[in-house]
Amino acid sequence: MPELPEVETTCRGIQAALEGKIIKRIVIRNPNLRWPIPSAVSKLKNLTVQAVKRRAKYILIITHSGTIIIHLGMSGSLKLVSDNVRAEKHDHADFVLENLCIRYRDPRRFGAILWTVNPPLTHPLLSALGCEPWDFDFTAAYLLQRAKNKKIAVKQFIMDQSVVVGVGNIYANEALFLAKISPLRVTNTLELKEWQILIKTIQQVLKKAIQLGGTTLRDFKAPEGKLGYFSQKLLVYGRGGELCPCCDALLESVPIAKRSTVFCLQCQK
DNA sequence: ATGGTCCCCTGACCGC
DNA sequence: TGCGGTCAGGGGACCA
Repeated sequence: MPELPEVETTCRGIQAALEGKIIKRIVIRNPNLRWPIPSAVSKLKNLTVQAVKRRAKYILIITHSGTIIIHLGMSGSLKLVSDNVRAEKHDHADFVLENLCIRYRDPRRFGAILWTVNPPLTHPLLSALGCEPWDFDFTAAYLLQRAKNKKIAVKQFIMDQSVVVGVGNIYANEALFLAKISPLRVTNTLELKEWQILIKTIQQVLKKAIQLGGTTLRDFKAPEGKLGYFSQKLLVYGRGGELCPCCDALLESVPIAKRSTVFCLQCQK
């Protein structure tokens, strides 16, 4: 499912095709995503795209008259296709350009396509988001401060998008493993030094995933239609019961907040 | 305010 | 081969 690296990969993939170009029209085949696609979207015509940006897991297509906000949910993807390619099942929307369209596909329909004429970062979905993983203010001191009154598991904490954006379940598992911190640790027990390490491993795992083009999980495809291949590099996620890559212990698999969590009891304290 | 649970949806997978 | 059950998962909504 798309996490930040997949969204970043998608963003980069459509950027060149969109920036400075005109979206002639938007075809909506099925508006029933997580929220209904606003009817205003299908009425938009000839939008000049100024920029394509990412904020957290949202893709922002900024035009002269407003911003299209796209979230890929769990199974969403954007692909470049030539405009005569027939839409298949789950291809819910097309952003039609000259000779080309950007096709939104989302089998599970957890994603969203929204429209705002206000500055996009003031949108209710975006306004309360936390740091980007590479922000200067994403520091150990910041995490310590945010964590000091919290008693949830550290894994939940780093997946909280109001703390830091873009760390979904897969990368939370991976980053905690690399940091040698147990996902079960109660948030307010982590020390400054541990937050420092965790910041580094979060950045490391996300950066690597972006370089590799995003994790392939079931139905994820990069915009060009290529499969990402980070999944083969995952150290713990999806490997419950297998051997720890670092020691001879078996990897534990327990749910935390209903999310599958894999870790090594021996390596992660 | 904080934390816990539910739910949206479909495809993959598993056991019979 | 077919079928039913279970699971996964982002994140808003809702409740204690």
